Amino acid sequence: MAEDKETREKLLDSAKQEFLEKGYMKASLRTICRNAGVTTGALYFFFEDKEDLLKQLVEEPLKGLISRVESHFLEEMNMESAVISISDDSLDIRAAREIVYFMYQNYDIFQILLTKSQGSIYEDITSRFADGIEEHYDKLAERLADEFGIKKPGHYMIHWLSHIQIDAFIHLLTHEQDVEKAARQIEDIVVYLLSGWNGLFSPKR
Amino acid sequence: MAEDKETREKLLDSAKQEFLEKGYMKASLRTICRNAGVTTGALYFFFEDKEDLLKQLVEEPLKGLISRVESHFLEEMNMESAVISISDDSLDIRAAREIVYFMYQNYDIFQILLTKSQGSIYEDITSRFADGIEEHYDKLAERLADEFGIKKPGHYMIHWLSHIQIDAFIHLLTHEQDVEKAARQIEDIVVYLLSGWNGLFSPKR
Amino acid sequence: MAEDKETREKLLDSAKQEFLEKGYMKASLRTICRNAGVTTGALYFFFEDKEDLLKQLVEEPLKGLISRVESHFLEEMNMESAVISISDDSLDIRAAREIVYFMYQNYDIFQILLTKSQGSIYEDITSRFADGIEEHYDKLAERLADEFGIKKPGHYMIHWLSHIQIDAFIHLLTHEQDVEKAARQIEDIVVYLLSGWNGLFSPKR
Amino acid sequence: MAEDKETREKLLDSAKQEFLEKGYMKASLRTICRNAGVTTGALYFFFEDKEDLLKQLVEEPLKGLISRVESHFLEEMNMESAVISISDDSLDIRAAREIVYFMYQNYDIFQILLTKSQGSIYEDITSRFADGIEEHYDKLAERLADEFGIKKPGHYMIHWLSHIQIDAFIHLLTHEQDVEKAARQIEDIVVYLLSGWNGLFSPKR
DNA sequence: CATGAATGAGGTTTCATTCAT
DNA sequence: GATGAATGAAACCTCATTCAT
Repeated sequence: MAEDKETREKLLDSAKQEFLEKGYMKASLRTICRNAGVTTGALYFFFEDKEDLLKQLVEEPLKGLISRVESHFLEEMNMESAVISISDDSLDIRAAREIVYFMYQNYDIFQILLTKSQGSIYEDITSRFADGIEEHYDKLAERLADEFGIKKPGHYMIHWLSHIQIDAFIHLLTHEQDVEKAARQIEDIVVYLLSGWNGLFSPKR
Repeated sequence: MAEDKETREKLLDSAKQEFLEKGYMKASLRTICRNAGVTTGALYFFFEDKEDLLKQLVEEPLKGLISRVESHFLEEMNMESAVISISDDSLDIRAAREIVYFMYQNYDIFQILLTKSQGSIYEDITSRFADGIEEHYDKLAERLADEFGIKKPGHYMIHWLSHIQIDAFIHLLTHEQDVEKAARQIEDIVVYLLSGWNGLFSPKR
Repeated sequence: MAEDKETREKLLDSAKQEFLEKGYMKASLRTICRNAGVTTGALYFFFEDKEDLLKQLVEEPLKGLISRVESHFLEEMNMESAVISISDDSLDIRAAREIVYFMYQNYDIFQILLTKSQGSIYEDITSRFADGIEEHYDKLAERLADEFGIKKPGHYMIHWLSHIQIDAFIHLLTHEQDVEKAARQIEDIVVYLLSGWNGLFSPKR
Repeated sequence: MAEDKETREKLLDSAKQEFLEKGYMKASLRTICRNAGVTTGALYFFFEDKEDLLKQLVEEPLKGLISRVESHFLEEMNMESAVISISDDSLDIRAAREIVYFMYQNYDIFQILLTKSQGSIYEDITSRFADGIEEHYDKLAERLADEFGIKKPGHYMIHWLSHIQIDAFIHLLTHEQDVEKAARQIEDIVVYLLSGWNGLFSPKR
């Protein structure tokens, strides 16, 4: 651990490590401080408490992710047709790839956020995310249902679809360490998801 | 809490409640014992430790689930063609419904197992399950690829598909309390998943 | 410290010592446990927390004091005349002596309760006591005012008189260690207070 | 909080507030500094430590009180007769009123000093005051005993009388916020106390 | 079978204080 | 004069576990 780094930075690094290893709940502030080569009191100079430590650790990447997702949704809503084409450089695939790249730039952070945050305020970040996405897909589904004169899929279905979309990213993060491979995988997944999505609006079934 | 129940039973009941409320990690053995109207020592007569308590609590339902899944897989492997037809009473839909019913009979247990077990040996039961399922789908994919003369989907894809299949059940459990509704939802989901699955083996894409 | 005493007793003894020395707030549970020759956990087996420790320590003597005071008030209210005679074995002097003896039997406890309880739920026990006593003196004053056709002393005056009465006992406890001497002193004080009290109801002033 | 006030002043103000709210012991220097808009280091430039902060805060008012009390005593000792007359503008009543006014001019400070100083060097200021006053009353008692050819009241009695005299002021401060009302109350109290005092030297009892 | 007592390590947090800059 | 960082000890409390009875 670099000796000349500033304490706050050292603490954040050490916290990242500890959260990653033990999860938020089992993570010990004492251990975090010890590994950072700093006393307990120092931690409480920079952070209000354990929760705040996690908050400050994930804050920026989380915001980055949210803004990327939102801007993608905006783009999607401004398309003429709600039908989503499936091609290698479709909007969705590009967006998915961008998000993957971003997540892998903050690999550890998102690992923590998405799989090690039980017991913290982020413990249901996945659900909260899903709720946000669901709203978007609900609107999209409405438009599509109109375009094709077909009944909208049920709420539950849309909620679930939102969920597996997020799970797709989580799964990637936990099973594929290489960014490039991950980016390739996400393409297949998006295609799979889009086919299913479009299938929901095909005339007969 | 029935006074004449045996201690072991009372402890298991109390543990179920506590694990459900606080999750495995935050669950307090003291609280479990207190709510069971029993002292700490009693717990340690029936159970080796905290982990063993959880183990014994989920053991049976878990075995039940596994055996049901396995027997379904066996059935599926014995079909003549690996192509899975999508109809209301298709093998898969019937199996899915059966599993849903079984899970809802042990609602609390599976809730704990699938969403409240972080920190215990079951914390990645989902992944372990997925690994088991993956094996099956891998074989299935091989057969399908042969039948259609098409390249098998990649390992990652198959793994992911296994995962979302499990996630589908988890999602159900956490978002739909009513069995009958859940059974109906799972049908739509299976259809969705099967379409996607079959799509992977359609000639061109 | 007797080795064969039971832990709870040893803890209470040690706590008494520590509270007496440092006051409730500065008292350290660690120190209490150490001096009792017991680990921290043991304390929490018998007591819920620091507050409960104090509570259990003072509970009985406090109840004893309250019941003695109340039964004295009852006696006083059942007298024919509200005029209080001042003689060596008057009701009040006997009551005061009884209370002194009782307090000195639990010398340390009342010392803690009355002068070392800042920061605890007993920190304004004096005021609470005064409020109770005030009620009694208010009734008494009403009767006296009627008897003599004189205006009742103001609320503030009665409240203050209640206060100094309690302070008298506190003062005793903190300045006179010998019971017998204390019992003698309280007599003079009661005489002094009663003269003042009676003076409030004398025709002209 | 005035921005242009000097740091020392701001700290003293903030400390006053904090001591008043939480008492000396529970008062947090961090909070004091934060509320003063100043860092910890600044505090330690002006004050040696927590104790010194309190000391400097109460210094002046305390001196003011002491000098007023002392000059009153001097006056009293220079009277021809040691008998204290009880009239509306008697020496004692005027002195008591003056002291009340002075204390209410520094209301917060005396509140702290007399009721919130446990844990500090002033925690037994009351007793120390009483000791000072006692000395005076002892002399007075001697003169009176001589004048009337009566035995002096015991030391304990004189000490206690000194105490309740101080307690009278404390009680005022904690139960009556309005100066004018307080000034009126103190008159009644002084009368009460003086009657008692004089009573101690009346021939028979 | 079960109790009740006790362990001991560890948890998060707060605090007054110091000191280089 | 004042900042901001850091110390280090101690605070209360909780926990899973053990064991004599």
